[in-house]
Amino acid sequence: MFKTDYCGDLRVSDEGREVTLAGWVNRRRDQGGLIFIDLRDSRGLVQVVIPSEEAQAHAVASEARGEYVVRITGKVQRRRAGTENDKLPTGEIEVRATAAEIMNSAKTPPFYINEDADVDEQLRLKYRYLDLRRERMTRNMVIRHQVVKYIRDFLTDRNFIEVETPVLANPSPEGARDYLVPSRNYPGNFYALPQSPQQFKQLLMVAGFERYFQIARCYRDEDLRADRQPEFTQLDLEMSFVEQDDILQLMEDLYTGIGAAVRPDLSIPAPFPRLTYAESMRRFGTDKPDLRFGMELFDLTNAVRGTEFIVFKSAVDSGGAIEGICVTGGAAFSRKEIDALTEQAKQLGAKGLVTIAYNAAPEAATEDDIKSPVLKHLGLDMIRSIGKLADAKAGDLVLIVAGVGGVPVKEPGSVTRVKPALDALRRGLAEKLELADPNTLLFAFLVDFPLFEWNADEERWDATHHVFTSPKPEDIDLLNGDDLGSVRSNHYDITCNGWEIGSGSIRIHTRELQQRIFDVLKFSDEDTKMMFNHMLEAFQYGAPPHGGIAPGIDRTVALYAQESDIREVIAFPKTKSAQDLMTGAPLPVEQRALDDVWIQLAPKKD
RNA sequence: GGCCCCGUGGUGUAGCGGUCUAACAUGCCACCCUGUCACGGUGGAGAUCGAGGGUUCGAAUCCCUUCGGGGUCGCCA
Repeated sequence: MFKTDYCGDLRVSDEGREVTLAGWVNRRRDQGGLIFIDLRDSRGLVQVVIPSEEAQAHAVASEARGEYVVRITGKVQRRRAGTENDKLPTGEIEVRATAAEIMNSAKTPPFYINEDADVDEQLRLKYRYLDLRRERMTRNMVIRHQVVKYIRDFLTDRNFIEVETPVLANPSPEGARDYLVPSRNYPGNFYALPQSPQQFKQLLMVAGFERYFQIARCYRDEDLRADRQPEFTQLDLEMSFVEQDDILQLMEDLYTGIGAAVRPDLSIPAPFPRLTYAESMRRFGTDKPDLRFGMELFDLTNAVRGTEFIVFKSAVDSGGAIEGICVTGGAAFSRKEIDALTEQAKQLGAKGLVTIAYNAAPEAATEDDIKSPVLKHLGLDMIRSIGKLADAKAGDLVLIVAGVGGVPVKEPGSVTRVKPALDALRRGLAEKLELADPNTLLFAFLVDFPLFEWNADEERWDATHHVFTSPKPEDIDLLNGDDLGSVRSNHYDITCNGWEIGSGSIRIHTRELQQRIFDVLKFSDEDTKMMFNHMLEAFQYGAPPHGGIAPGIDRTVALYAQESDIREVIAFPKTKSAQDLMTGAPLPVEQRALDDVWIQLAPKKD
């Protein structure tokens, strides 16, 4: 070893020891005859003092610059009275150098490593090895390690075993686009990188392992977001002989445990609230509600029935919906702010946004107390009753979105755009008004999801979660009917602060029921045979009842690290266009490599 | 794929039709300084304003195209 100690570990208890340190120059303060160097390594910072009396060390210190790799030998001493630095864990002591050596020089870095300044993300990704040297990123990677370590210990203590499953897996017909890997041995055939180890983990249950988990990499070739990368990590787990409650309780214990171990300063209310999918959609317009604040949706469809106001009337008459939210204190918004909200609503697919500002309590409001473009159209009485229904107080702003029925679902102004628009407005306003406590992780469970959802593009029913999710026993008879949308499933999500953290379900474990689901989904026999035959086969050999869940590790770590973007907790993430700016991947390959795997490139499209 | 935002010395920003031969902070270089800790002081180098085209007497500033990054909707069981 080139060093006897880590910079960040030294304390008063080391006083008098001779130590050799090696690390990076975080900052140099040259006072002429006396030079200070803040030396940084993976464990933190310590101040090294180099007086001119130590001629050799002083000469070296004069040459050193930021990010140079240096080795320093010296004695740990208490700092002079009055010069302690309480901002540093090592601030009571310093190392007085007796010898120094430059082990490597460094170019001036392309951005600051020793301060937490905003840097263009492109630059950070290109020089990710320097970005990771910054305190924030180092801290995030440490938190990530601690979270994963906690998970492994936690599950190990509960008799889970970790099993690896293939990365070269089988393509699947539904769900996200697969990343494909061409086969050299079988021309025209492909592996797919797994979107999740779903089938393997169920087969491990058939194998009798009873409790399995894996920190598993998953791949989906879809467009990216702040919380979506093309490759991401899941805590994949599966248990036999369990019911929904067993899984949810395990998750609650795990997530509160991680908090206590890694971020005891954060507030994690337990027990985690449970909402049905239907209730969450009704109150928040989304299946991943941020429960740290109110501003819940309310339904005006019946209340405004009979009005002649054309926007509401056409929504009511067409079987559409009219819903709104109430923004506490929003009556104070400027014209510009209101316009911005309206514009936002339109971009979210609303036909428009009806705004009503109440400068007095609704029941006592006169026309002078109301600021609304639709005051004349709706009349004071209607405005008052809307205000009461919204539970608006003096100073509040009510925002209303109307959507008509009977039009294609994704069309702007359709009834299906009402809830998504209000959900986005609600989230946007909460951020603007800082309604959500950043130091609270408010987890929740969402249950009773619908088993199927209508795919309007393909004009067929798709599995909401995946095809192995079991229907609720009391809804199995509905499989015979036409309204497959009302079949509820044993599918649950864990959410936190408006993020979906993980999905899971109690699975189907009999061949008969699984085949029936395939039939309902109108899978052809050939498809079923090729893609899922091994599952149907396996279920015939004593498959136990089983279920599981798969929380995203990246999102989990981001929550505990209080980062809003999972790229901040991934060592080497990709850009929104799935590129690695450091290595340049994806890259072209030689013709021979293509020939090996029987691939011929199509001409580029213009 | 749609919509929106961003792209100016190494870095972060300002400038938004002529006063820009581009400003500020920080970093960088040189010199001075023995108790600093975002040390301080003096001096200096450094960008033709993502790229291409156009409008104009004149463009970093306006328009078009294009590239790159980001956000969002679609998409993502």
